[in-house]
Amino acid sequence: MAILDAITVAANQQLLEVGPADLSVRAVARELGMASSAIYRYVSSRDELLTLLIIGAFDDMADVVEVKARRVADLRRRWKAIGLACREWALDEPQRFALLYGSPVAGYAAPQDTIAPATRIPNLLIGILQEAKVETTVPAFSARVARSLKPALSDVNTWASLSKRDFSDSAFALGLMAWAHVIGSISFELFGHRHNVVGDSMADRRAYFEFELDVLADLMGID
Amino acid sequence: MAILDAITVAANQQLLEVGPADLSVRAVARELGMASSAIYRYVSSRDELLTLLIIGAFDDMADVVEVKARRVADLRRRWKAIGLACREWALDEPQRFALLYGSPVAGYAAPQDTIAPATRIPNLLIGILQEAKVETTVPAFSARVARSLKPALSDVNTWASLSKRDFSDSAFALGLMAWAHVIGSISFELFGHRHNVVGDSMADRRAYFEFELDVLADLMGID
DNA sequence: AACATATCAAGAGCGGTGCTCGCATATAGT
DNA sequence: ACTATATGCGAGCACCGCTCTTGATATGTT
Repeated sequence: MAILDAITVAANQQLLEVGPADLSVRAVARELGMASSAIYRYVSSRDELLTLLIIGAFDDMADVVEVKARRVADLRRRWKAIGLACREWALDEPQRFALLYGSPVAGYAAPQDTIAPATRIPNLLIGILQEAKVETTVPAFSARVARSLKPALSDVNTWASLSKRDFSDSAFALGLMAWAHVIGSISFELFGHRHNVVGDSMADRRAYFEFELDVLADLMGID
Repeated sequence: MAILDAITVAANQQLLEVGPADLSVRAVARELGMASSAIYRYVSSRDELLTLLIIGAFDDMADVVEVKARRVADLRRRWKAIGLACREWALDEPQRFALLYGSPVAGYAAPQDTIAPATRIPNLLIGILQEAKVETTVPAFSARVARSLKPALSDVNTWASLSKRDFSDSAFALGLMAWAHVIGSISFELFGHRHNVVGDSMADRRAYFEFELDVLADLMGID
């Protein structure tokens, strides 16, 4: 399916200059020198093309984050490496990041094929909680909260590489918070919600982000 | 300018059914029973219309959050009331929330007029830090981080209702984190990034969100 | 070799979009 | 009464996603 590859490559190239909402099938066709109607031989709709791009973006992002994480043994440093790698990827490809974590297009519902690649990076975090055997307890972590996390916790318990779970439920809840925060903070920075808050030099923004990663590590109880 | 009002009302009504990216000037004109070209007498472009909607949404959201916050004296409970009110507004008007905190449209740059209404809710949080006289210190809060927050801190120091600032720099940094987290968590929930994580009942999602608010309150050191 | 079939690409066309421009009308000011 | 300004309309341009018909090419079968 070399042509489908060419289509996604051209589409991703278009995402370097334009946001997901403005991605045009016709422009992709022009880039490839073929009629726009020909595209629909390989992709049933614009939404399906977007889904392919989403999966590819999740995988690309996870690829680069994974190799950077694997290089770091120390758990706290590994956590920070993951967060910084996420931010770096997002700054490199802001439109693809928006494709993943921005507002979903129209009535678009993420198909099942996207959830596996989407969980690759969070799984790295779970690995850290596991290695660190985090047993944090938090006053606010009531039985009610534990029950609300039941689907995720049962997922984790049957996770392939987890023979026995070595971290507490509340540690998982905090890990979930930390992950949401990483993405939320990157979105804030990328979408311009910190213009008059954090200094606009690259160094300033990175310093504040790293501060957040440290606070989150403390919160999770990663040595 | 009653007609301009009618336009924004019709546009907001359209946002009940469709996302910001699909908002159509022609549809607004149809709704109002006039030619689409007539709209441009009152609004120079679709982007300018979106800007008006953004400002209105920031203000509407801040209005409802402010009245709910004012009713609560206890600082921790007030903080939670603010967070819950934000989430409630977002669930009520998801498309308008996406307009505010989702990925920005095209090459859209937020004009100066939006920053004042956008800071109203964060200012409520600053008020809490002030009343609580939070003096938290955090190991990760280095001089480097303090420097990165210089623009915001000098803003706060010259803030109208603040004769003397009674909270520490690091408390401000944590408050900023907390605010970003509230928006990030709501976005996560609204944009479908927690489908197989937190239970999909309304009660479950609210319970987890409230847990987050408690953790953040602890983090900030709000009694 | 001749025929049948499946694969791919092209083009025209439909209904939608943002936006501009020329023209008409209505209202207001002098 | 005359002018100036404000307001609306309709046609039209270039673009969009998508469908359908047509035609060319390749592949496989007898």
